[in-house]
This record gives sequence, structure tokens and C-alpha cells, in this order.
Amino acid sequence: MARWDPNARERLGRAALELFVRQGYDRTTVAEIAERAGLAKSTFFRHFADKREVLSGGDVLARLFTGAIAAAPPGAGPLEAAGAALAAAGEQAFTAERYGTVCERQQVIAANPELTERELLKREALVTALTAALRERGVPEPAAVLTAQLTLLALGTALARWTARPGQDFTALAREALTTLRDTAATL
Amino acid sequence: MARWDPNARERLGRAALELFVRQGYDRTTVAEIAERAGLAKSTFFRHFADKREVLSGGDVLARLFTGAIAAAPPGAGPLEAAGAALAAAGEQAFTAERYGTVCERQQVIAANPELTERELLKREALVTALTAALRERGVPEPAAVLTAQLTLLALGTALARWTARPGQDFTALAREALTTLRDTAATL
DNA sequence: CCAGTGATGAGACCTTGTCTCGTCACCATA
DNA sequence: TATGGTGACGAGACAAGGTCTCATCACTGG
Repeated sequence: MARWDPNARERLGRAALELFVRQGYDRTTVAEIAERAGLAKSTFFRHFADKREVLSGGDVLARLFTGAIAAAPPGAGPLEAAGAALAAAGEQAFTAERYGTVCERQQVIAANPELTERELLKREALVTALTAALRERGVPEPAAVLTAQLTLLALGTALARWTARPGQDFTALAREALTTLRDTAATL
Repeated sequence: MARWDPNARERLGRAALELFVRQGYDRTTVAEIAERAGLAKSTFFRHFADKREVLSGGDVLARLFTGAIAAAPPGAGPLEAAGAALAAAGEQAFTAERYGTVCERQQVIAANPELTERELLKREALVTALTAALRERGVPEPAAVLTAQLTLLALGTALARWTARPGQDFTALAREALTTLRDTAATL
């Protein structure tokens, strides 16, 4: 057996979420999280830049988005590409088996301003990544940012409805949210 | 004369901006800011919730926005109300005499992730306030959020162009940005 | 058997942010 | 004038976040 148990980062993430759910984010110490994962405080900061990052999830969503946009058929318009990105998120990230974890994560984030702040930064990073991927497809400039913003707006409402009641299909919710937003935007 | 010099909060804000410009945000200590303002560290935290808040500006913009929206003529549509909000910002907040301070502030924020994060939180608060004000006018629900988001998108591009070159009129830039965004949104 | 590598632990150290307590000018009222 | 309350501030202890350095020790390849 190895000297250290593997998946230290994953263990830290799970320990953190459990403690945050049980006793709240700010009543949980980094030392506590590390101890629960069988590690030291210094090791925590070797895996995460700061305490908030432990709920981040990394670049998974960004790469999912940009990958789906790049893989969309050449004839597809910006909104169809955005729909493909949301569908990819629904199939890879917001699946039935991750439902519980995603719900807990969202609740913890909503309950804490610091975490909400960090989530907004991640959201902005997603907007930037989406915008770049759309421009790569030849979408000109105010349309690219606008489509990216609409996509994240749709992601937000879809995620809210998905976590509100179990057993739904995220992709369908996202698609509906996106078309609703598009229709509303057209009548402004 | 009073026991303490007045405008402690304002003095702290100025001292902070000066130090941030000269030596950077994270190479500046709260104790340093307080000392420069002739105050103690504990007094700093009595005026600002945390170090980032010292560049915040409070609810000024939010009240400006909601006030202008509420004061817009009853017949005006959501986008016209949004234009009025941006015009109010141009007349009260982004004036020629505040130009230097605003530019410095934007540069410091852009140079630091922590401050950018806080700025995004403020932006979200503005979106929420705008959405509520629009709903108050009878704008139904996906249109209200969408208009609010468009408004802050326009604010962002207008602010970028305004700070890029001195001597321009913010309100005109904002109005142009908003109509451009509306036109693009209509063709999505 | 030995040197290099790499993830970790231990702990000193600085800063942010909270909290308590004491101080002292200002104010109102008698 | 005297007296007590109010409110802004200073001093400093304290917890936690976050950085940094150094030592440890299994694993690897020669």
C-alpha cells in the first residue's frame, strides 16, 4: 500500500461538504476539514488556493462548455451552440447520481455570502470562456457576450428548478429556460 | 474644534485608494491605511466590514438606479427606464470631476482578484435592485431580470470606454451601449 | 545499496477580522 | 456649575485564514 491514501483532494472536498452541511461554513475550520480527511492544514492549502475553493469543482464546467460549443455543427447558430453546451452540462455534471451532492452544494453556497461571492467569480469565468468559444465560431462581438450571458442566466434558472424537485431532466429544463429567455429578449 | 477630525470614513477611503495605487492592494495593510488616515485599525473595521469594502461606494448606485426607475414616466417601457437609470448614474456618479478617482478605482479593482470578486457581488446586488424596481413598474418576470442584466452589461461597456479616454460623456456612451445591446438581442 | 523525487507534516509567522474594555469630548439637564 | 449619559475612538488580546520553510519518508531507477 502507498504511503498516503490516494485522492487526497477528493477526500478533502467530501469532508468539507459534510462539515459545511452539518455545522455551517464559518463554524468549520480548515484544520477541522483536514483532520477529517486525515491530512494536515498545510496539505489542504496545497490542494486548494483558499477555503472557498474547496467547493469549486475546478474547470470542469468551463471545459464542458467550450468543448460542446467547439463540437457543435458548423451550421448551428449561437443559441443552438449554447443549447449544446447546456446539454453537455446536463449529461456530465448535473446527472441523477450527483443530484444529492449538487443540492447540498447549492444550499451551502446560498447560505454564505463568501461562497456566493466566489460562485459569482466562477460564473464570470464561465461567461468569459463561453464568449471566447463563441467568437471562435465566428460569432461577432456584442452577440457573443450576450449569448454567453443568456446561457448562464438559463443555467441559473434551470439549476434552481432542478434542485427544487428531484427526478427532473436538467437538459430539458435548461433548453426551456433558454428559449424562454430568447423569446423575451426578442420583444424588448 | 471637535475631539476627532470629521469624515473619518472618507479619509480612510482616500488613504486606501492612494496606498493601493502606489503599492498595490495586497502589499497594503489595514493598519497602514488606518495610520495614514490618523486612525487605529479597530476604527477601520468600525467603518468598513472588511478590507475590500473600502472601495465599495456603498448603496449610492443602487439608490440612484431604483430612484431613476421609479421616477421614469409611467408610459416608458423597461428599456427606457433602464436608460434613465444609466443617465442618472452618468449625472451623479460618473461625472467629470470624479473622473480621476473612478479611473484609479477601476484600475485597482481590475488588478486584484479579491476586489474583482467583491465588485461582481456589488454588480449582482445592482441586478437584484434593478429587477425589483422594474417589477414594481409592472414589468413581468423574465423581462425584468433580462432588462436588468442588459443594463449592467451596458454600464460595463460604457464604463470601460469612459475610463479609456477622458472628456467623454458617460450618459451618451451608456445610451449607445444599451441600444446596441437591444438591437443585438432582438436578432438572436 | 544509494540518490533523487514528490507528497506530506510540523510549525513559525503575518494578516484579516472580532471582541472587550477603557478613555474622553460633547451634550442635556438640574 | 455639576453630573451623568452618549458615542466615537484606541489599545490590545484573540481566532482563523493563508504563506512559507524545512524535515520526513515511501517510492523509483540505477
